[in-house]
Amino acid sequence: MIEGRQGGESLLFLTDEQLRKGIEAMFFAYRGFTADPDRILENHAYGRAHHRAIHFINRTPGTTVNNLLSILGVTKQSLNRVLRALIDDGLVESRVGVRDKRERHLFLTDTGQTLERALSDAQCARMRSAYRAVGPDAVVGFRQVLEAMMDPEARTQFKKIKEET
Amino acid sequence: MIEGRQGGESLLFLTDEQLRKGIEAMFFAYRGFTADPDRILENHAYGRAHHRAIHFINRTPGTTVNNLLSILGVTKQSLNRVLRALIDDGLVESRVGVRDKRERHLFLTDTGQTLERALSDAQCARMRSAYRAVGPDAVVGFRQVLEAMMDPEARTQFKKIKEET
DNA sequence: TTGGAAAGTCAACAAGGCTGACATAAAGTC
DNA sequence: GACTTTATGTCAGCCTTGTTGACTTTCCAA
Repeated sequence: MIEGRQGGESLLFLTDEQLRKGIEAMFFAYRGFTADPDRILENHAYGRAHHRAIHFINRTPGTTVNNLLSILGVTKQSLNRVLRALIDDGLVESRVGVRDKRERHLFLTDTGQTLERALSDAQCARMRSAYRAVGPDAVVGFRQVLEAMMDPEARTQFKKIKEET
Repeated sequence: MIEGRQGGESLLFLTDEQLRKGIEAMFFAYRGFTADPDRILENHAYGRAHHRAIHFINRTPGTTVNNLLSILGVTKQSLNRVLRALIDDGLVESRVGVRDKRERHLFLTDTGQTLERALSDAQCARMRSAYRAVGPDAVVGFRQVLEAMMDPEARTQFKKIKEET
């Protein structure tokens, strides 16, 4: 009773139909969300996996492999394949840890940053135009729902990224 | 302090940092979004592709293969592999068209509906709890941003589904 | 000094995308 | 009636990106 405030009316946004529309909205929107970067990646013989690695290395430069692994939620074999390609192609630099020499700290090279820019420019452009179309209040709601949909560990990682800025 | 419009207009929600956080939120949220169904599908030796087919056949019973193809945005070879498995396993029924006998109309069988229920119950549960946690206004914003992020054709399809109810 | 953590690598496999080629049946057209 | 187009299905082969399992090297720390 406390929950939906408005008297007896309207938990309308919780009807089965509304929830299913939400599910479909996520599906279609995610396709749009990845469409622009995908087009760019094609020209570089890279895929979404490379994009994700590039994105998070850019966001937390110097991150270790293990840390990246837990953010991306894949196996090290999977990540390693992608990482090796990026390192071989000179987009990512892997520096041996100073304090702990077992660790590798990952950085984007200039070339890597250039690609990162191209990818994020494209993706941000769509985001920006969507944000602009709906206004700040909707954006706040958008972010709130997304955050509430995450697994708790993912939410923790999400909050951790760049909060140190 | 009033959220969006501090001082001179504040397009603060359009800063690079905000946009990147939005991108990351989509990434982490989508993982949560698919996590519950994925667990169920494992036990059935199905994947996300099967889930999507089941979902949209349930939403528009009697849909043709071609229509499903354009909703899912994959090739017929890809869809066919998935569809064949579902038909062979007795979850989907394919009926020859009455008006046009070239067409196949797709329906979920009782078994198919049972699995669909299990999948959507899991996914809706997460959706519902997220919606409930943030309230109706945030949900409206959420849906608005998602819709604005879609490609135009996807948006058209999105709106078409179930509007006839 | 030894156990265990971080990283890397090899091999094999599966899902689910893709392209290209080709087959069939039914509709539609001239 | 012959021809073309459409809807569907299927075979074969390829790619990306995920998985498991086994094994090595390096090196920190107790």
